[in-house]
Amino acid sequence: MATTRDRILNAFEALLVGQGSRSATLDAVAEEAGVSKGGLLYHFPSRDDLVVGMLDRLRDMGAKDAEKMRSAPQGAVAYYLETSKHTGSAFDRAMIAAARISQESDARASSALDDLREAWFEVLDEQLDDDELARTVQLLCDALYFNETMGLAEEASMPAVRAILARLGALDVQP
Amino acid sequence: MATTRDRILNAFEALLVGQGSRSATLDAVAEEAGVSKGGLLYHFPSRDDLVVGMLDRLRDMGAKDAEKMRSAPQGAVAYYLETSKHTGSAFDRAMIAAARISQESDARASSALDDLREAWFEVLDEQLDDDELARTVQLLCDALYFNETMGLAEEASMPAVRAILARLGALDVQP
DNA sequence: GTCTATAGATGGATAGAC
DNA sequence: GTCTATCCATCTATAGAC
Repeated sequence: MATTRDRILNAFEALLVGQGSRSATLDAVAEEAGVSKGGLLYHFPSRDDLVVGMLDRLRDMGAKDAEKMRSAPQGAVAYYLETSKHTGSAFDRAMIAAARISQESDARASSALDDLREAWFEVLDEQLDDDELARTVQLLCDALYFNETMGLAEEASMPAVRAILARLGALDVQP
Repeated sequence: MATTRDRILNAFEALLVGQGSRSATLDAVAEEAGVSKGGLLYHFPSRDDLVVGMLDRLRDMGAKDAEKMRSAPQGAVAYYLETSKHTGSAFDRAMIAAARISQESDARASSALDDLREAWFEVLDEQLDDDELARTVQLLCDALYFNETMGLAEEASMPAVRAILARLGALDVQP
């Protein structure tokens, strides 16, 4: 069983992702986490502390993911493409939650996401050794990711992207 | 001078884009529009009516934009790529504002954005006559657009996308 | 059409019991 | 560490004057 602290952050993220920041109130988070508002505020003295706690966890997960991508047997491009599919993993949820917060002009959230993208780009560029192509792969995966995040209907996109990346030879790389 | 109604919607959109839905309160919208809260509520009896009014205006602008794209002298792909740059136009603002609302599980906003994308895709597919390529162009432009929307630092992306689209021959099309 | 005043509900946060 | 009770600010919405 996760710690209360983690269950609270999970609840905060889930509400941010599912309903947006407006609905992620202390009351709602407490209820989702199965704790009282007082209990929540013991762990996170203010709503802003929830944001900080969430971004800290995201940075941890991000560092681990970049390492996993670097040594993925199928190559970084294929790994990145696969993990652009929205799996509902804890990491996914934390990224989207951070995106929600960053849209409220929160510099800490924007910078956490920027650093994540930078780390991924470095791995792509290492393996592709083609700056333009690395950026394009990242953009395509961003788009797949964000479209899904926004609930847009784009089932045909993934096969199209795979086909185009094959035309460009981007799927041939090895770690 | 714009009508009061339009100034109110402009203010609502500006707050959604700049600060997020949480900050787009009736008080804040009224102040930004230079009208009292009572005055605002005369035109839009509830906050939800602001959303509906905003989406109506977006649909109008969207229909006009798809037509402009279809007959653009530089071709639909180049037009679409150029207008993916965030210009701060009224249309831009309305799209991003709708994206903010759609993230709160608002089916009306999601559907308005979906319809817009569908209309653009049709034009791209007409001119490219390559389904995969049309989807890819759209995804790349989405990514450029959304990255900018989210305040991510990606100045190098546009030239990279242009270069890759040139490799694919996607920039050669004519209306 | 626009304003002020105010009601009623909800949000963030504190105090203190257990 | 977790809970209940409560305070105060803010938010949506209404009423009614001009």
